[in-house]
Parts: sequence; structure tokens; C-alpha cells
Amino acid sequence: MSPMGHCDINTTLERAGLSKTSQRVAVLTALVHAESPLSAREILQRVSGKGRINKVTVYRILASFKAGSIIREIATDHGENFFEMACRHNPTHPHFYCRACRSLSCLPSAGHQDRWLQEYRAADESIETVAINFTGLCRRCRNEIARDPAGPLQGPSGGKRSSP
Amino acid sequence: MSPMGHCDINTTLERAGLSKTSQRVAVLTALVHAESPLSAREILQRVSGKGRINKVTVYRILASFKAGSIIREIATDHGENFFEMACRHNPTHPHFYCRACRSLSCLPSAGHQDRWLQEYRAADESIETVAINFTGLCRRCRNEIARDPAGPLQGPSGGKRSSP
DNA sequence: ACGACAGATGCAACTCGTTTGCAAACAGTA
DNA sequence: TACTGTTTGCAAACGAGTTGCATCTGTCGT
Repeated sequence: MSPMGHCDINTTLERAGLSKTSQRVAVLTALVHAESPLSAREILQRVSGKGRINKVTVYRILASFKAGSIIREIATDHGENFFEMACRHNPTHPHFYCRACRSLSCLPSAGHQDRWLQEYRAADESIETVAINFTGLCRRCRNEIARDPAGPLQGPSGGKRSSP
Repeated sequence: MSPMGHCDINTTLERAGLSKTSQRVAVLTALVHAESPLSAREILQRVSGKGRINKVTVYRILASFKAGSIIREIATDHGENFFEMACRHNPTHPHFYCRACRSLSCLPSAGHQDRWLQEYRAADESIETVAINFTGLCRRCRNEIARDPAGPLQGPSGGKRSSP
């Protein structure tokens, strides 16, 4: 989907002033190769195979990456946040969040987003980021509901946790 | 700031098919009179004075209000979500979230928001809501940092929880 | 007004994402 | 190689939000 895998791991870490540890390389690699934004949990899963790494370390690495503007964080209802590369190959764009399966996907850029950021920044220099988030049901969940309207996936409202 | 207080409590509850309990009236009143979106915690505080009410009840009431399209929910990094009236006196608009004091405020509507919702809906009917969220430092926190750059409020990155 | 019943509330305990404190492991440098 | 600041792992904590269940309360029919 997104033109990923372009960013060099070493260069990226260097430019952010971060030393090259195996854990940071692993997390960054996972993010660079991700087809869509990843949650901390997903990152931990993908990285656990290669070498020993801890949940806490993942969170700390993500915090340092965000501090170095290597990645962006995308908030969702439900508390679980997602992370994606913030390199020039991946300009800011809207996201779509499925309230049923709680997956996040990227939408084509509306083009306005960075322009807005500039405009609003001029008006009030404290603004640092813009996020445009769409919510609804992804195709798969919509079909699932059509098949079983009484299932665990309710209408545009419903409970928060989908799994018991 | 926002032209609130216009919505009749009874009518609003009735139209959503919700019985008129003292707790629902209290929560709805708090939201109608709020000058900016409120978190569940803030709602609980404001409502605790008037009659007995429980945290869980607040969450359940908010869920039912959202189900009835009485309110909108605004997600933030940090997991704490905010709620605001969704009546016709308060059309959808962007929000600004201060990453330091974690307050949420309303921004003037860019006008695009509802139009976008229509357009994207046409392309993929599963989309239900759009959210436009700006992040940064509010005026107060910016000044605070200027005064004490080594204080608890770091740069555009930093940790999440501000309190110990 | 009264009584019954579905729906709403309170309480306690829980889940889950995220954070903190501290000691052990590590990287970069002298 | 020894030294020193950084990074990691572990366990425990935190806070928002949720669930199960017993109790209470609107609402509706009489």
C-alpha cells in the first residue's frame, strides 16, 4: 500500500542521535516494513521472534522515535494507539479506524493536511501536528454484520471491547 | 465560547428513547453547559455534587448518549477521551489538544469537515465520522515552558503522564 | 394511587494499554 | 581493560474504561 522500505535504518537512527541497539533496529525495521500503522502490541509481536525484547522497551523506543520525529502516533478511541513512519516517503495523510475489529488503515492524502498545519501554525504557533481520522466499519466487518446482525458487532454505537 | 445551553434536556432524552433518570439529566446538563469538551472524569466531578452517581454509570450514560447521537466522542493520545454535545447548535469542528496539560478545546470550523464526510461516505459507505485534531501546547503551557524550560513539560516529544 | 417489571444504577473486581523504579547489561570512550 | 552514562528487563503500579451481579427506580397498566 504505502511506498515503504525506503528509509535506511542506520541513517535514520543516526540523524535522530540514537545509538544503534538491536532492539531499536528491530522496532524500526518492523515499522519501515509495515503495510499499515502498527500498535505497540503488534510491534512487540513482530519483534519478539528476532531476539529478546520487552514490552517496556518497545514503549520507550517508540517514545524516543517520536521525540526524534522518526514516527507519528495515531490515537484511537479505545486507548490503543498506532505508529507509522514519518519519513518523507510517507507524508501525512488521513486514517480510517474500524470500530469493530479495531484496525487502522491509511487513506489517500486529501492534500489539505500539511497546508492546514502551516495555516493554523501561523495563527497560533503552538500547534505541532494535525490528525484527520475517519471512523466506521471496514468492509470485512460490514459484511460480517450483514451476515449476523445479532452478532458481537453492534450498530454505530455499542460497547468498546469487542473480545470477551 | 460555543453557543451552548440551547438544547432542552427532556426533549433530547425523549428523542433518543432514553428514560429520564436523575443521573442522565445531570450528565446531560453538565455537557450542555460545558464551555469545552469534557472527559468522563470531569463529568463525574461536576455531577458528583448533585446527587449520588457512580463512575460506571457515567460511562454507561455516555455510551447510551453516543448511541443516540446526542454526543460526540473525541479521542486523544493518552487514552483519556472527551465528550461534547452533537446537537445542531454545535456542528462538527476541529479540536486542539494540549499535550502538556491535556486539555481539549474547540477550534472554529474549517467548513470542510461535513463535506468530507459526505464525499468519503459516497466512496465507501462504511465511514461514519470524521475527526480533525490538532496537537501542541496551549498558550498557558507554552508560557510556562518559556519560563522554566527544565520543568516537567518537555519538548514536542516527551513522556506521557505529566503527573508523578 | 399502587404494584410489577424491565431497565438503570452502584459496587467491587477486573482488563488492558501504558508508565515508573530499580538493578543488571551494554555501548562508547579514555 | 576499566569507566561512565545509556539502554534494557522485570515487577509492580497507574489510570481509563469494562463487566457481573445484586439492588433500586422509572414507567406503565390497573
